[in-house]
Amino acid sequence: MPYPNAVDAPEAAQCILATVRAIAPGQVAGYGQVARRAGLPGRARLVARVLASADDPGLPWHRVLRSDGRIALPRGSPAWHEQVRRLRAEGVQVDDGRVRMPRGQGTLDAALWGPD
DNA sequence: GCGCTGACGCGAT
DNA sequence: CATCGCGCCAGCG
Repeated sequence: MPYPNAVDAPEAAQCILATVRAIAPGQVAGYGQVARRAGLPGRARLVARVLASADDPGLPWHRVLRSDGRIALPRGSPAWHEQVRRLRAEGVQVDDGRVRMPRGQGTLDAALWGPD
């Protein structure tokens, strides 16, 4: 747990960004997962807000999905298409706005970073 | 200060 | 599976 439990500090955003950048290409993670890993359990919504306001062009925001593997953005929106495009470009199999889980691994949680 | 809204999550139906 | 409802947090009018 490299990060402190800062909730009301701009540092929280940094922890989140760092965590998102830590996601390897071709891999994906859930908002809640990112939040937990960033030391901010239960702050999935905060993660979403940080990504939405982040201006870093190199940020792999497209690798962050809902816990059920679905893209969080409004279906069909420009950003939605963009996310699908980027994911596919990394070899991630996306089917109708939802990421194909590798072999019935219930949700992202268990499939990728698993139970920390 | 108040209520609405949303790149969320989870259990119940 | 697809939906619904409710809890949760932060920004905005």
